[in-house]
Amino acid sequence: MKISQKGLYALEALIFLARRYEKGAIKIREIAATEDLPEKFLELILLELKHARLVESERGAKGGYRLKRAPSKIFLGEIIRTIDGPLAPFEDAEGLRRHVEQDKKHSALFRVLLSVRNAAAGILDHTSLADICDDKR
Amino acid sequence: MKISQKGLYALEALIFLARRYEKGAIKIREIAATEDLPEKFLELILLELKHARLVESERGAKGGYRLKRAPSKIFLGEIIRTIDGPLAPFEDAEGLRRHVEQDKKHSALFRVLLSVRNAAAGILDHTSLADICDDKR
DNA sequence: GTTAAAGTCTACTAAGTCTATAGAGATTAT
DNA sequence: ATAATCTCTATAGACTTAGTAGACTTTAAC
Repeated sequence: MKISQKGLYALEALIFLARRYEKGAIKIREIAATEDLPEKFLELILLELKHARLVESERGAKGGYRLKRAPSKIFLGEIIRTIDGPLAPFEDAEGLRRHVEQDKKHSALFRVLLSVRNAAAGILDHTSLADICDDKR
Repeated sequence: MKISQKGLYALEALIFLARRYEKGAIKIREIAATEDLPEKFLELILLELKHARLVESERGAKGGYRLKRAPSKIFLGEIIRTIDGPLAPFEDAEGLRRHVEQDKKHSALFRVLLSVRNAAAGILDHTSLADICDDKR
């Protein structure tokens, strides 16, 4: 699992939208300017997040983006998987399980990698935008 | 954190050496043939592992590689860091800590990413080659 | 209905990374 | 000497990443 720059932008944009949840549609330009993200790049990211049903949009003047679900119902694991792929450190959970079963010589190795994946997923699939958008220290 | 194909090759080669620990120097060719790894690529990998002091070598005829320390003293975290870099899902532990302190808006996010890194490191820095070379199911 | 503002979508590009391969050189056993 | 083996640098093709460009579509407001 590796979070790319693009993935970080996605997380930052969604945190921003979470903080303005129920404040109506927010323009890409406003998100980009406030969070200091490259605007055209952010367009692509938000489009991907829309296709993954994490956000929804309104077109035309007065358009913009908002979260599709409450911040407490959107988990970091979903966001990262959408932009950067599986949370596993090698291949994905299914691939690791297959190696555990089929690669006799490295079964124990892949079991460890699977446990790393499970640890990451355990955290990221239980941490929601609501959990990190208040920023209480 | 992402384990590359190269990183997986390194792990497989070192597991092989762990299983033949105290059996003398093993030739690259033998490792490559037995584990089905590309030989010239494996050369580079073993050289990197040597520079990181995880293995040692003997040159010339009868030369080869062996682990520099007992299998129980070589941890997966060291191997992966050597070949693929930090275990953190973004930047490295120091970078994440810096963001937690300095990026007020995303402090909570980076704390979560740091906890993911710590979970991975907790597993990989406490699992040794000895732990996974026996392959008891 | 024209216009301006905003999201949608496809294409493109420059730079970097990944997965190797090639080959010359250095060292050692026989 | 010779052959076997590790050492090191260079190179290359395929892929990924980060970002830009521009044409198109939709909507609000006048």
